[in-house]
Parts: sequence; structure tokens; C-alpha cells
Amino acid sequence: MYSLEDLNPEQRIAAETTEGPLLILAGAGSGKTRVLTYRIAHMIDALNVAPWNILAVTFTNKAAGEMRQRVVDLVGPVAERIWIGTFHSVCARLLRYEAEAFGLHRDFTIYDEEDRRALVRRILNARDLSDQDYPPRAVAGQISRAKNMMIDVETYARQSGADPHKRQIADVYADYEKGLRANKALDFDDLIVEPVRALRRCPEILEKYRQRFKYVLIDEYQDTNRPQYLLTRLLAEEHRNICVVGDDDQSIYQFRGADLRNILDFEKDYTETAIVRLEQNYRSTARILAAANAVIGNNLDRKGKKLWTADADGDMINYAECGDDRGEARHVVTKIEALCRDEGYSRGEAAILYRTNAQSRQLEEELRRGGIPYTIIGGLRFYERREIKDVLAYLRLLVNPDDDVSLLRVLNVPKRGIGNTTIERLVSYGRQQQRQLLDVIVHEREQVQGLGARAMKSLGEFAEIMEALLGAAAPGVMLLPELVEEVLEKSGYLEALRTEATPEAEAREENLGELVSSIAEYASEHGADDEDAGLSAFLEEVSLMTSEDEVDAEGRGQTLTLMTLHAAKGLEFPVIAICGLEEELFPTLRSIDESKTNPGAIEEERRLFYVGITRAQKHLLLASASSRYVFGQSRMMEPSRFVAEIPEHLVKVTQVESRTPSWGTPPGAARRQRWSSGDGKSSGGGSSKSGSSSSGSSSSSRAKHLSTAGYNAPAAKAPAGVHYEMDEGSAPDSNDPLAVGRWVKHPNFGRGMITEREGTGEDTKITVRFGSMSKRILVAYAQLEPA
DNA sequence: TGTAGGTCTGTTTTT
DNA sequence: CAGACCTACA
Repeated sequence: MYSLEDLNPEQRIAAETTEGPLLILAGAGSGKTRVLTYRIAHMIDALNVAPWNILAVTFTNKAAGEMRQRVVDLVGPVAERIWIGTFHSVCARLLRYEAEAFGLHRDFTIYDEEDRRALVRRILNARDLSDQDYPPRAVAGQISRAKNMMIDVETYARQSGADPHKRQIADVYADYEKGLRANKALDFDDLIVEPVRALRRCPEILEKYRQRFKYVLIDEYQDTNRPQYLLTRLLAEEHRNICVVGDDDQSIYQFRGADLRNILDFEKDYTETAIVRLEQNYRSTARILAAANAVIGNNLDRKGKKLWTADADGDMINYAECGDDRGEARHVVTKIEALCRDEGYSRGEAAILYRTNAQSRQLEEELRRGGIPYTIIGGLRFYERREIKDVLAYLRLLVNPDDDVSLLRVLNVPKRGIGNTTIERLVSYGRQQQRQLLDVIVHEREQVQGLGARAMKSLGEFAEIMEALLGAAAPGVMLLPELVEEVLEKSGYLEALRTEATPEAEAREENLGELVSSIAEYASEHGADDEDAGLSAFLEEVSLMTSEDEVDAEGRGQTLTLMTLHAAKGLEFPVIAICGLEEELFPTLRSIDESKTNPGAIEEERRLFYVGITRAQKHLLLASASSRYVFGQSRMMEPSRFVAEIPEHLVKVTQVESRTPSWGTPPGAARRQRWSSGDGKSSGGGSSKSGSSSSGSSSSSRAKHLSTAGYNAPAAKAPAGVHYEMDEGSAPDSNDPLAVGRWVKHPNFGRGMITEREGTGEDTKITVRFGSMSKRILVAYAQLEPA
């Protein structure tokens, strides 16, 4: 049971105000989830609202599942029947239910970012547009942006006016939409935009859903975009029982079209809106909260709110200035382990956050070395791995044979002798005849001009495979896991992996095994008569999986969690570490550049930092590195401006020494600007704060040892290059200033002689003996001069 | 015509 | 470091 008495006065108002529009401004850690579950429980239990009249939209499927469970715990199993999910999953469901009325194929395929890019790339190819002028990624981005502003193809074309570049993109956009339709596919944007269009078009269906969703609740409202807002308004503007919950300070998805106007203007849209502010924080210590408040206080564009807590001061915030990224990883991991040991936290109660996925690598290495179990959220997700996507593409084809993007993905995977030329011919035939490719391959491959006998044979074999699989996929023939096994066998995928017999192939095979188990698990969770039991539903679930959904179902247990700051939204941990607090990384270089024209760019980064800080309950560790490997090259970094925004008295600063020698590029130095091994001039320029803390190595063999262990990261995998041992007898090559035996001058170590050289071009590394000490140097970055 | 290498390039964040 | 493109072979 539950009692509204458990809530504080504001929370209680938020839970009880069920009629009419309500805006809940819920600060971080203010007990929002609790309020929402109580609110729904109260509606069902005390106000007799039917669960199926409630629509609740959350940010992740996991949040949805948890909320549903909590309400069930409070009021019993009737609550199973509330509609709850992410915008994307709720919309996908709606589109399948109403597919017929909306003129859609029921078994449409959902294209992710990769699929979308593949389609765009194909169109650019067909139109002979170079990806120099039209980078697929950027073009896909423009199309997405247009869709999210509800700009359709015609409007886009009209707006591009005489600008030739824009007109090209308008054409690509048109082809792209046509392609989606022909493939019976929807992209992520369509999942939201289509329902808006369709409901506007079909008043009777709109009315049905207005009746059905008498109460609408939207969580994380600050991160909704325009179409999501429009959809919400369509459903709610009549009965006006709409409750939105958000925090403008936690808006971190504007980069993908989230529109803060949605929250700032809510009062204008619904003039009778009641507003509740939840400002008491129940999560963090006073120090952590003070830091968060101070940081976010630097943003100008906010509604303004001040979180407070009754909690104790707590520990100081720790900030470690580390020498390099590796040292940073080591420090953070050591520190967390110590905290767990000394204060009795389990590893599952700690998380490491970073700005970009690429940063997880060093941390992973460190954790693996220490034998510490960890879980990475996001990054390369299970369902985005190549082998998994390949097999899913086969499965998607079985559900929707018109899906050319999936077809082209698997047509020659595993290799079966269908090469580029054959594919080109097929594609151009398909385009001319307006036919989908699998259909062409199966039924009229003979008509395609210019195909050789060998290609024809391969295509025939592929057609047979697909026909057999399509037969196996017909309802009632096979259980889902069996079907997947069948695909693995018949396609030759498994065999190809086994023939390869590399450790990597083995890992792939293992992953495929996991795929089979996960589909078996899915099948067992859904009864045979369940509407969601089929392959199509499984594929949908997989496509709409949020990164947060990967958090181990068992709970976090004993494993440390690693994730981006974005993925950490909505979570809390007793111990939080935030890494990589450096200018041009966090805030990102892009945001810094953009802020020159748009001050808001940095503010979103700052909100992200705020989100990170407010995840911490008891302990907050911050870290930066003064040099970091970017693109596999060491770069000098400056501490993030955000660190300085935390009042000094809250922070304890630690210097962590680096073991990496100091040659690096100054911040912002272009990659090209480097020592070229011909003219003997040094470059790289600028003021690097060099030499500060290298403990260095004392002999070349020691240096080698260190680098294999990875202390000198770029060398860790160096063996490819040529390796010159110094040859006492031979004279140095007179043309090459980097030849073994020549003398060079280093800004810190002075004059020395080259004793070894390995690698070529920009990867050239030399070992130089300075007096009794040898140093291994990456030529590209050391400010060397011939001496 | 297909495939296997080698090279170039570019990176935020994600439903 | 990887993914996509390009070039040189079979």
C-alpha cells in the first residue's frame, strides 16, 4: 500500500492534481519518480481511473518497466494495463495498430542511424554526388533536422530556392523518403512524425485515442522535440489532463532537436496550468549540491531554481589533475576501489562518467588489468555489433522482404561471389523497374543485363537460401530460436566464421549464441498467442532498445558501471567519478566553436556537467588529464573551465603524476603541423607546458618494456614499422636527419644521438641517447631539431 | 569481376 | 582506432 502522507507538501500537490494541465518542475533528486508512481497509483486506486485510460511516456523503456512495476506493487496487477513506454515505442505500437487506416505496412522495418546512412549513401551514389561535397552523415543529419521541424519534401524544396547545394539535398531528401516507402521502412524520426501526420489526417482515429488516453503524462519533458510536443498536444488539447515533468537545467538533447520551448511555453499553451516546483533534493550531500548549484548558476538561459537539501555537508569533492589519460584512469579506478574498501560500498554503487564513448577504452584497460568487473552502457551496443546486425538483417528480410537496405547488407555476407559490379547492375535494374531487389533476385534475375554466368549462379544460390528461409519463417513452421539457427546455418554465416577460425571469429560466434539465447528468452516471455510474440515484435524491441535498457536486469550487482554523461541521466549512485574534464573535450571543441555565434552551445555542455554532478549521492570524484591520446596521438589538454566554476572551498585538489613523457601537441594544434623528416625544422610550436612531470625511463630496453605494457600508448601496438638497430660500422645516411647515428636537439633533454628508429612517416619513433639516459620519442610531436 | 590488402579520414552526445 | 574508400592483384 501507499500513502500520500509519505510525500512532502509540494510532492503531494503534484500527485493529487490530476485534473487539468500540470507542470512539474522537478529538480534533480527531488523524488520525481516517487511522485509519478504515487500519482498514477492514486488515480487508479482512489479516483477509479481505468489504467488503460492512462498514457505515460518515459525516456527509456527501462524507466517505463520500473514505473509500471512500482505502480503494480502499489495497486495490484490492473496497473499492467496502463500504456507506458518511450515516445518511440508507444508510437511504433500505435502505428502497427492503425497501420491499415494510416496506409502503412504492418510489418514495417525500423531503420537506425546506420541503416539511414546506408540508404543516403546509396542515393548519393546514384546521383553521382561526391561525399566530399555531400558527406552522407551530414546529409542524413540535414534530412533528420528537416523532419524534426516537420518540413516535408515539398516544403524543403521550396525553401531551398536557388541554392544549388540545397536543391541537391532536397532531391536526396525526396529520394530518401521514396526509398523508405519502397522499403516499407520508417526511421526514428518517422516513428513520431508519422503519427502526428496520420492523426491530423484521420479525425476519427484521433478521437478514439483522445478518448482512450484521458490522462497523459510525459516525463523528461525538457528533452522532447517538436513532433513529440505536437503529438502530445493532439492527444491532450481537448481533455487537457496533461501532466508534464521536466527540468530545464537537465536539458541535454537539444543537439538532436529537443526544444526547450516545450517546457518554457507550456504555460502559454495551457493558460490554466498549475505549476509545482520540487526543489528539495533527497539525493546528494550539501557539498555536492552546492557545487551543482554554483555550476548551473553560470547559465543565463534558465527558469531559475535553487535546490536545497537537509542532508549533511558530506565529504569534500575530489579533483585530480592527472598527467595523462592513462594516469587518470588508474587514479580514478584506484580511488573508487579504495572508497569501496574503506566505506563499504559495493562496486555496483559506483559509476564512471565521461563525455565521449571513446574515453571508455583506457578505463576498460585499467579495469581489466585490475581484474575488476565492469559494465559499459552504450558505446558499441550488443545489437549494433556487426555480426548481430548482419543476422538481424536476414531476420528483417524475412519479416519484410522489401527492405533493400538489409538486403544489400547481407547479399554478399558471408562472401559468396556477388561483388560490386553485380550489385551495381542489380541496383540500377531495380531502380529502372521500380522493383525491390530481393524480388528481382528471386524472380527475374535473368532480366538483369550484363550479369555473367558466375554472378548469375551466385545470385541463384542466394535466391534459394532466401526462399528456404522465407518458408521457414512462415507462421507456425518453427519456433523463433530455431529460425535464427536456421538462418545461421543456411546463410553460411556460421560456417564462414568457423572456417575463419580466428579468436575474433570465435568471439563473433559467441555473440551469435547470445543472440539465439536472447530471442529464446524473448519468446519465453511472450505466450504464443501474445500479440508481441512474433519475430516482428522482437525486431522492434531490439531497434528501440535504449542504452539504459542494457543495465543488467539483475541490478548492478558487483560491477562498476561505465557510461557517457548522457546515458547517466535519471540514474543515481553513491559514488560518481567524472573523467576527462578538459577544454575541447568537455566542453567539446565543437561547442566552443559554436559558442562564438551561439552562447547556448556551452550552456548545454554545462547542463550536462550539472547532470553528472547531481548523479552523485555521497562521493564525487572529478578528474582531468594534461595530455590525452586523441586519434591515437598525444595532445596537451587544459583543465575544463567547468572545474573552476565549483567554489574552491568545496574541492580538494590532488596532483597525480604522469609517467608519460611530455612531448605532445599544444591544445588546438593542427594534426598536419608536424616535423617532416626532410627539412629538419621543428614545428608544433606554441607553448606546451612541457617537461613538468616526466619520470621517464632510463634505458632503451626499459623504454621498450614500458611501451609494451602500454605506458607509452601509441607504441603499444607498434611492431608494424621497420626496426633499425644501430650499426656501429655504417655511416649515417647523409640525407636523412633522422637516421640512426645522427644528432638531434630536444628542448628538454638537450643534445642526443639517435640509436634506434622504428615506424615510418608520422609514426616514426626514435630512441635517442642523451648522455647516460635513453629516450624513446615520437618524432611527430617532439620539438626536435637536428644538432 | 571479386577480393584482399593498404591508406586516408574523421569523432560528441542517441531514440 | 575503425570504417570507408582505393588500388593492386588473382
